Parts: sequence; structure tokens; C-alpha cells
Amino acid sequence: MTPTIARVPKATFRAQIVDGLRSAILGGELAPGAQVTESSLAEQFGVSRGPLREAMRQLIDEGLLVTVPYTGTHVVDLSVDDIREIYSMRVNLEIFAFELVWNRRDDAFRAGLHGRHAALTRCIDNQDDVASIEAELQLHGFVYEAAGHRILFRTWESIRGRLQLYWAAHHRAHGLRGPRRDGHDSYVANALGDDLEQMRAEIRSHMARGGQQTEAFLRGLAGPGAAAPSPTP
Amino acid sequence: MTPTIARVPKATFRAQIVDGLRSAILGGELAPGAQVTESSLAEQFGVSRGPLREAMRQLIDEGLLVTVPYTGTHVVDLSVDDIREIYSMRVNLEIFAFELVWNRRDDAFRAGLHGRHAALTRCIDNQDDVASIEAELQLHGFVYEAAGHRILFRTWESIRGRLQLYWAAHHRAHGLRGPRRDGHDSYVANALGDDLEQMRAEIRSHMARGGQQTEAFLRGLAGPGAAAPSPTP
DNA sequence: CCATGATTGATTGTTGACAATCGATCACCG
DNA sequence: CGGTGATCGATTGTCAACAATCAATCATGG
Repeated sequence: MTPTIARVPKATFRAQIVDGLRSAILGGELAPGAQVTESSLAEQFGVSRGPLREAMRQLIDEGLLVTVPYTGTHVVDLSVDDIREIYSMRVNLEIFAFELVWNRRDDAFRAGLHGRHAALTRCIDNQDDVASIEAELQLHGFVYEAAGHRILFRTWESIRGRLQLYWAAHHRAHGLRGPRRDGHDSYVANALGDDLEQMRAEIRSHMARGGQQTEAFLRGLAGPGAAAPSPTP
Repeated sequence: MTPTIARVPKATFRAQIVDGLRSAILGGELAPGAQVTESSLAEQFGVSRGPLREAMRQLIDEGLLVTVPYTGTHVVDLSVDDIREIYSMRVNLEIFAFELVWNRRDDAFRAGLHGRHAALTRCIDNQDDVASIEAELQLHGFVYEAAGHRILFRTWESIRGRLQLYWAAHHRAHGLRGPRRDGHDSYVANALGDDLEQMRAEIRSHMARGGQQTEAFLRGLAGPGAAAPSPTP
């Protein structure tokens, strides 16, 4: 799959900082709502403010940071509406991905899907929450990649971070989430089946399940009032 | 719709440069494939390389510039596959937008759609190509905005620039595009009609028409061989 | 007591200079 | 003549200092 000779990883500072900072946010070292200042981060990472600034701007673009000019930058604090949007968007993106890949599902695809499903199952059996989150992202990401549609994949990437952030926060608050495995057994079964329409339904119910958990969880945290039924731009 | 007191526009340099640079690319002053260096642009805009760098990075994110580290940055040169992806993505995004807005279509929505349709028709009658491109983007953008889904709207924004870049290049090479008006008459009619499924079909055919023109045009420019039937990531 | 305006500390925005890297060119040698 | 390594110009990457802006605080006057 990958070329035998890998390109030497000449990581620019910005790229390294993006990875490190994202890990810190997703890992919970930087809590949602926490303020992050360029100076302090620059010192922690041991670099100047220049490259760090650009890294922060990328994370702002990914929706993990929010900034207001001349004032400050904070780790994003996801609202109920945010999660609702993420899940409703995922329904459309993932159905599109399966439409693209459906008639091109080959042995490599089936093997890749089975492998990632097995990995996810293992992580759940071991009750390794952090690993199962990563494994679930790998499973879904594999589908997006197999679709072979760069814009679609990029769009998935643009929401993946926030999805992971929510999952991580959920896990730290509630521990292991029970329904995860069952959901994916039927998910994978349908993904390798013969009925595309049934797969569409599977995705809708899969996301609806996640969405319900989400709303209950976030309502419990933030209390009512933060959610507007019809968000106006 | 908008608050009576608008926020005073204290544009940071980066924001201004983003707008100016994007206009230069979409306006054709910077041709596709042309190299853009930070130094020369910084001089032209009369600012330092810092903010200009960040502006360039945003346009890289929008897909209007491509860069390779330590080497150079160029205006993107869209391939047949790129356009194909943009149009197939638009089908899904726009159908999603109409699903969201369908049961919330009110007088403001109908008026907004009619107004933008009329504006587009006027531009076409005046054979003002640049204005019709802008008007068509306004028409579609209005739908995305009315959907009230921030992630969806942001995704639309992430492909809008490249779509406009293609349209502008097409216009400069081929002049006014005939089918544009008819397509939008039936588009608006269905958008205000009662049959959501028919609107889905309308969007699919609308995009298919644009996509066909596209492929013929780009094939003529670049010659065959650049297009791979099944793109692999 | 409330409203108003100045002050201040913190944070981001901007700048110019310096360093690292790349691609092409060219001399050199077998 | 072919290939190999050094050189060079161009471009991006990085840095540390300076400027602009903001939000909160506090004094001031009614």
C-alpha cells in the first residue's frame, strides 16, 4: 500500500506543534474553555510565537480553538447545537462515502474494514476507552479514505477533531459507553452487505443513537437554555 | 435580518490581504499555476511577510493556493477530478441544505430566493458575466445560509472559492454560458414547490449539467490523460 | 450610589532581520 | 561524454522586539 521507501519526515515546527497541541486538547490537558496564550504555549513548546501562531490558526480552522482579535484564544467549548450539527453532517457525509465506494468494494476494502472492526472490538473488550475512541475514528476514517474523494475526506477531517473532543470529554465524564460495540457489529455487517439502502438506514440510526446520548450528556452538563431549536446564522 | 447597529469593521491586515489576494486570483490577475512569493506579495500589499504569510495559509486552506515547503507557492491549477469532486460534493451539500430548510421556508426565504433569482436574470440579460457569476454564488449561498447549519455553510465556503475560480476561468475562455438562466428558472421553481424529492432530482440534474460542461472544457484545455477514472488517495 | 472617563496589565498584531532548505547550475573528474 | 559533488540564488521557515488593541479596574464627579 505505502511505498517501500518512505519520505524522510522533515516536519516543520508548525506541523509538530499542531500535532502536539491537538493531542493536548484531545487528551484533556487543556480543558474546554481554557484560555491558551501564544506566549505561554511558545514557551512550553520551546519555539517562537511565529510558527506557534500559525499552528494555532490551523486548530482554529479545525474548530478546536476559538479566538477573538486582540483579546484571547480559548479551547472550544462545544454546545449541544455543535454536536447536533456534527452528527447530522456525518450522516450525509458517510452516506455519500458509501455511495462512492459501494461498487468498488474489493478484498482490500473488506479486509481493511474487518481489521479495524476487530481492533475496535479488542479495545472495547480491554475496556481501553482512549484506544476505542481512536479505533472507532480509524474505522470510520477508513471508509472516507476508501471513497477516494479528496474534498469529502477533507470535510471529514474538518469535523473529526471536534467529534473526538466530544467523545473524549464524554468518556472522562461517563466512562465506557456500552452501546458502542453492538452498533458497530451491525454497521460493519451492513457495510459489507448487498443493500445500499439498508446501509443508509444503518448510518442514520447509528448517528441518531450517538446523537441522543450526546444531547442527554450535554444537557446534563450545561443545563437547559444553551440550546436554540432553530439556530440562526 | 441583520442587527441595526453593525459592528465597526476593524479589519486586521490578514483579513484585508485575504480578500485582496482572493480577488486577484479569482479576477485572473494571478493566473492558475502562477507562482506567488511571500516577498513580492508583501511588497505589493505594503505589509510585512508575517500577516501576509497567514493570509496565504488561509487561501491554501481554501484550496486556491498550493505550497511545498521551502520551495514555493503557486495559484492552484484545477484538474478535471477537482471539478468533478466539487460538483459531486455540491449535490450532497445542497440536497442536505434543502432538507434542512424545506419545512422552514417562510416569506423571507421565498422573497430572498426570488430577489436573488431576479438579480441573476438581470445580470445575464446585461451579458455581465462577472456579475452573473457573483449572482449565482449569491443565489446558492442564500440557500446554504437559510439552512442554519454552520458546519454545512462552512463546508460550502470551503469549496465556493474553487468553484468561482473555475467559473471565472471558463468565462474568460468561453464567454457567456447559455444554459445558465434556464437551469435556474426551474431550480427556483422547484425550490419553492411542494415536492422535496423533485427538488433533489432538480439539484442532481442541475449539477450534472454543470459537470458535463466542465469536463468538456477542461479536457479541451489540458488534453486527455490528466483524468483518472478512479482516483486513489 | 451610579455613571463616566482614565489607567493599566495582558494579549494579540506587526515588523525586519536572520537561518534553513531547496532546485538548478556548473565545474570537475573518471 | 556521463555522472558526481559543490556552489549559488531564491524561497520559505524562524526569531525576538515593538506596536496596537482590549477588558477590567479604579478613581472621579455628579
